[in-house]
Amino acid sequence: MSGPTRAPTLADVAASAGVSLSTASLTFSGNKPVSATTRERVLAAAAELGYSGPNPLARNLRQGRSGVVGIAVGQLSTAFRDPAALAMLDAVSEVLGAAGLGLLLMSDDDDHARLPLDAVIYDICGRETWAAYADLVARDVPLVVVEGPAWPGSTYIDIEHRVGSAALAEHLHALGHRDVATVTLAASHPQREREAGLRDVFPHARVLGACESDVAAVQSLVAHHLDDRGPVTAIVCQSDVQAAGVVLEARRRGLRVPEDLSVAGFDGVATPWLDLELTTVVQPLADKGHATAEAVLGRIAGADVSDVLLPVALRVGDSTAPA
Amino acid sequence: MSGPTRAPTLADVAASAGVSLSTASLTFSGNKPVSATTRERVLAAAAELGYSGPNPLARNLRQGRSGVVGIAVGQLSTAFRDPAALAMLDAVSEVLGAAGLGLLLMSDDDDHARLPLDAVIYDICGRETWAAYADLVARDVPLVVVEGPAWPGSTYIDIEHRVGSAALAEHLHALGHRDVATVTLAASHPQREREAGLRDVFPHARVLGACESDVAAVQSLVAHHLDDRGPVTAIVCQSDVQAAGVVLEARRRGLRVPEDLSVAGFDGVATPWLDLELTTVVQPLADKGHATAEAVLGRIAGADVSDVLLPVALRVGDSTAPA
DNA sequence: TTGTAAGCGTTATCAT
DNA sequence: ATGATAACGCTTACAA
Repeated sequence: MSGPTRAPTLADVAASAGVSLSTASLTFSGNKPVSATTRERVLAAAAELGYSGPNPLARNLRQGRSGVVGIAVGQLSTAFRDPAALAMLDAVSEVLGAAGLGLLLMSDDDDHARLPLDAVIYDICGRETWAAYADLVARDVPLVVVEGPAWPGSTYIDIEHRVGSAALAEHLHALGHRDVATVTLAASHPQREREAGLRDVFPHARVLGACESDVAAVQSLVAHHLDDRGPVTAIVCQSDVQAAGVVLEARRRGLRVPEDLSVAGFDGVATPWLDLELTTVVQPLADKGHATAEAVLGRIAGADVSDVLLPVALRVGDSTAPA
Repeated sequence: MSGPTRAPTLADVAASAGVSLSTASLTFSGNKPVSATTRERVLAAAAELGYSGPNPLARNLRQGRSGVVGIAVGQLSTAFRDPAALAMLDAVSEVLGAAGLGLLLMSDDDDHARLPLDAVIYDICGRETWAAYADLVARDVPLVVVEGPAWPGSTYIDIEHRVGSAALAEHLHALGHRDVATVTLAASHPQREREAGLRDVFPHARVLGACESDVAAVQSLVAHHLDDRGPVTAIVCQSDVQAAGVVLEARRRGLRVPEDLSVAGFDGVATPWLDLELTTVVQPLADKGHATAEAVLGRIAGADVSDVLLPVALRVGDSTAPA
């Protein structure tokens, strides 16, 4: 029979159905009405030829859009190890998916300049520079930054870091704590804001060190601090995962939480493998994701999009107690 | 002074540099040599006009490729809650990124038929049907299936489920266990294989129930089984996360692991928040990801790609002991 | 090494 | 409701 024939195109379908190219196009796009009988003929011809719908690549060029939104999250395995990041991602994906947009993961190092992106979400808390930034700006790709640097031209989604951190600090102060230490993130806007909030109440809070939101990382970080700790009675962390690591390491070293040591987190995610409820600052992760995605949609549509600042709430759990 | 001028194209650059369109193209693609002086002129013109490189959409259409590979992982937050999935994803992303390909997340429900995908990875263990499958086949999109159904036309990446499961079962048998129960995954190829391996040794192993790889889920699943358990002395799980959940729930109910109950997992991932090392079946997650990505590259290149079956290894930890 | 020209497969505009 | 036609911006034979 026939050799390796090329895939049928819309033109083939149109010809086979005896209609014009534009009518065939409208049959599939539905952008303008097409009579029922014509549609029948076109679809029949398509089925017969094995035409699987308009070529996305061609449509993309014509429309100037790819339907793909990039999301920069740094190293995948570390970024997504934190449930907070996943909750956010879920919300983003939900909104973008409903709009027919796909979500493309951008590692920090890769060269994504050649990929067709309609917009990019920058969600790498703890980084202040980004190789791809200049390129994206040059290409006029809308950029939505989550808790990152307030780069020119980008839309900015953030939460009330300082307010939440200060509320937590006040809670500890009210419990009688005076000697407080903190585990930090890498130098970044959220970290600076949160530390400022902490120092609003405890100006001399000691910094134990910085690490990612990773149980093992925080355990090794605080390991010796718990031995030769000075008079520290509470440790404030920048994520619930960090806080869980501190709790576990404290117990390993014979300290009871919260009796001997109060521990606080940030985020408000579930930690079912911990047998206590963390005192933490709950951030609206789903709202943050939705707001981010909505900002992306707005920017893609060319609308004026304003920055978003979301509130947080202190949640007192079982990991903090009187000093 | 000019109004909202449209973005410059390669043709503008070529004209401004006084060279032909093809020469300008070659300057950027490097696909054929261009004299140094010519390149200079082109790049200078590009810089002057603010040309940010060839339009990816146009190149995609011309080349018939988008540079985007889809990966179907089901619900994002649940899929990535398991560190095993992340390790795999990392390896995939590493190889594809090096090849200049982007990775697009495909939720199960969304309609991704309109997205330009060069290939798709199906990595949803525990699902046997997929709405998008027929469409991808119709569009001739290469499909690489990881531990999923052996769909016609797809390349198949898998591990030695049954062998590993049987080795684990023999380990338990050698420890004197005779009354074994198991926590399963949703009905699927891996689940069937692993259960077969278990029953090679314990034909009458009891099924406690199925759940995802989620600590909270498994805890509630096994909660009452640990109370009114018959003579069960060991529980075999289908992931280390499941196993961790069983350990925690067992302890919560006053059972010591491994003295009163042996618990085994699958995967071989780190569980730093558990104070014992799980006995488990270690699968080569990075290899699996690399093999998957390599298969994708091969399929995109139109090569003949063979299926891959990777070995696993029993690792005896502290969560199993004599019955 | 550089230029000419032919598409890639659509969608959108404008008539009819 | 349908048809003719012009882009969309680039890459790549092929020619010179």
